[in-house]
Amino acid sequence: MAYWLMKSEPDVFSIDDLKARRVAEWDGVRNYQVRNLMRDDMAVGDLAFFYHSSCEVPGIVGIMKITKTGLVDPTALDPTHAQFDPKSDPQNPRWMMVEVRYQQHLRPMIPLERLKREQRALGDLWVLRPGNRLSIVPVSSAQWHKILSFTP
DNA sequence: GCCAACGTTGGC
DNA sequence: GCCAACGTTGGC
Repeated sequence: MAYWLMKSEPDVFSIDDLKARRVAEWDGVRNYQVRNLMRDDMAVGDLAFFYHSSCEVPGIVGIMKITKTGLVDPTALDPTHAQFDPKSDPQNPRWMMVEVRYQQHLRPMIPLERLKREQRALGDLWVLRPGNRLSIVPVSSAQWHKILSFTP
């Protein structure tokens, strides 16, 4: 089983939105590295941190589980959708998504600032790499458990 | 709103 | 295949 960290802007889709809906499709990914991670490396049953980005206090706010993989992202094929990609062939869709299910909030949340402070203990955490802009990044088992130990 | 760090695009 | 211009991400 693998672990992940998945970013979302809370103004767009927050952990509270996910809790209210229980499951959600992680659509809108338009980055090939991230698509390849979802397509090739994610598996049903994997766990992921829900990370709030571009907000007042960025950081990890909860946990979700991957419940479906290999789904075609319909927003890429819908000309009326903001995320429409005219270059995606409906016969051979290039953008994929996964389905996630809410597991729990982490209270208190674990701010990015805390992760930075714990960098020595965490080692090479992808989300702390300078210039990292991938919206989904892998987390090692050791890092996952270390981060969980930061919250009661 | 600024800016650094990328990824993507398109002319050549 | 190079590379400049442009767009996006995301912390601050």
